[in-house]
Amino acid sequence: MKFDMQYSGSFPALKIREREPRNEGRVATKARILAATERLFVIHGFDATSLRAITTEAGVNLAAVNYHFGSKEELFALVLTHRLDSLSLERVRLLDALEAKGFDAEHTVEQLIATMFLPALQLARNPERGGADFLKFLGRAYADPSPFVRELLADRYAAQDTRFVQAFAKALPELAAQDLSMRLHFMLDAISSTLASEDARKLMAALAATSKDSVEEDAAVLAHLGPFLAGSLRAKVNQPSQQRAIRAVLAFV
Amino acid sequence: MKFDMQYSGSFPALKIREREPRNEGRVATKARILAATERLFVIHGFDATSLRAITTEAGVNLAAVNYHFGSKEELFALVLTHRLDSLSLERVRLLDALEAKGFDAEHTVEQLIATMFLPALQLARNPERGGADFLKFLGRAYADPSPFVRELLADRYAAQDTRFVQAFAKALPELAAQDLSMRLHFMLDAISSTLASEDARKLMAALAATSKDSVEEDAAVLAHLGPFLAGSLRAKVNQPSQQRAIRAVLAFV
DNA sequence: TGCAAAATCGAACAATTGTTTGAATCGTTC
DNA sequence: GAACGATTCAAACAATTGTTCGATTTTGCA
Repeated sequence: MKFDMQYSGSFPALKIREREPRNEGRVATKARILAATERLFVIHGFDATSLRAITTEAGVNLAAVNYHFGSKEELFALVLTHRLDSLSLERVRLLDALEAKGFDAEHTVEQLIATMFLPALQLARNPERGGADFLKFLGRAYADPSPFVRELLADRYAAQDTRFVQAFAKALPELAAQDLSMRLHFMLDAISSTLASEDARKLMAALAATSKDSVEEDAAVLAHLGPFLAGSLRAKVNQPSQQRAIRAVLAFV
Repeated sequence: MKFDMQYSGSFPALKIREREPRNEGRVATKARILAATERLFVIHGFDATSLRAITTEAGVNLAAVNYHFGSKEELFALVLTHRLDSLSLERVRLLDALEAKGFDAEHTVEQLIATMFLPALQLARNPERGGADFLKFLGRAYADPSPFVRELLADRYAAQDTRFVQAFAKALPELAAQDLSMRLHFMLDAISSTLASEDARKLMAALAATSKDSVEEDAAVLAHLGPFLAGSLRAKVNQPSQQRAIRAVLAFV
């Protein structure tokens, strides 16, 4: 009646338990539950995905979830960390590499933005590690209102965020910490809610479609995302002429 | 056993039904349900706010919601449209006024951004029409995952969005429609999820706190928001030197 | 004051949720 | 092939949800 929660392989080929699996069927049950959970989570989120919907989708008995994973929360924790740990590691690895090599002084901001986006774009192209729905998955995860999901993300990926904030602060020394914090907040929130929205992802797919190989695809997407996000981070506050224009609007209220 | 759904006043002083209300108590019941619903919606959203939580908070009987409002959805529709219609009207009114007067050619984008934000800032200052929690309410509404809430917002406020998109397109003729659409998506998503997040709102409150009167407060917030959002919308795509910097990152993957 | 409509109330409804149970089945090993 | 542990299964559990019912109380007008 005991089960282990360790799970670190890719979804179709599931990592083995303490003892070798007795047959195909048993591993298939866990794997099919995990895959079904991911599919339904992308569509409905944590709260609105019932265990009955999962087990029906997976074609297994209702009790299988509690037997194999303990609880609904433990199941979702596994699904979420499986995908997000992978992304997180890749992001930090890329940041390490770039800091070791040194940034392009003129375009540090663009390079940092690329560092944040590239790993997600890559996972979205690799069917083994997420596939086309990975960006959707990412958006769902960060937009999910359930306290359980929010705490999981905050607890597990806060350290990574700090590293990027520090890197941006270094690249934008003239920007007050308050303003940088606000702008990064905007940027990250925008990214996650955009990923969750259908039409915005279609837009990005359309951008990528004009390219030949995968490197060109990434370059194309970043060519559209990078400058406008960088433009947002770089903008100066309190330009007198802008102030005047804004006051003209204020006069109407 | 019949009830009407018409409701168009402010919350504490509730608009009257067909016939005059018989006493204070009856109006108080409806008003207290509406106020409690709004309070709990801001904290928990649509799905996670149960009728029992509402009626307990309001100090009324459970059956009162269905008696006075028909259903949970009709109740929330009333609460949402009450606040959002007010905001929507104010936004369009301001846009009309500005278009009639003519934009500042140099800073049309900043003025349009101010037009989108000002009404919300004002409602947040008026306790009768939303008060300090209005921005939170706004963020919750636009971040709510429930299909009911999403459809309500899409159905009711789509026309308004179109007007702003057209105004931005006119102000940014050199930007491809695809890119403008993506950037506005980012901007609007960022705004709503930022409003829903506690720390970002504190940040904006801190900005406003340095000012003397309410006009100065609005000007201060817009001085920080406007330029960076405008910078994001104005940025040019495909700068060759930026392209090179991004490719340097791509080399690491 | 009396009457009818309106409003409130406690209670129960049916549906859904995550979880648990105990028996049946499967697979492996002795 | 017997025995044992792991797994699957149908069924029920307790809790929560929105909604409805019938009786009771309150209210405004005659």
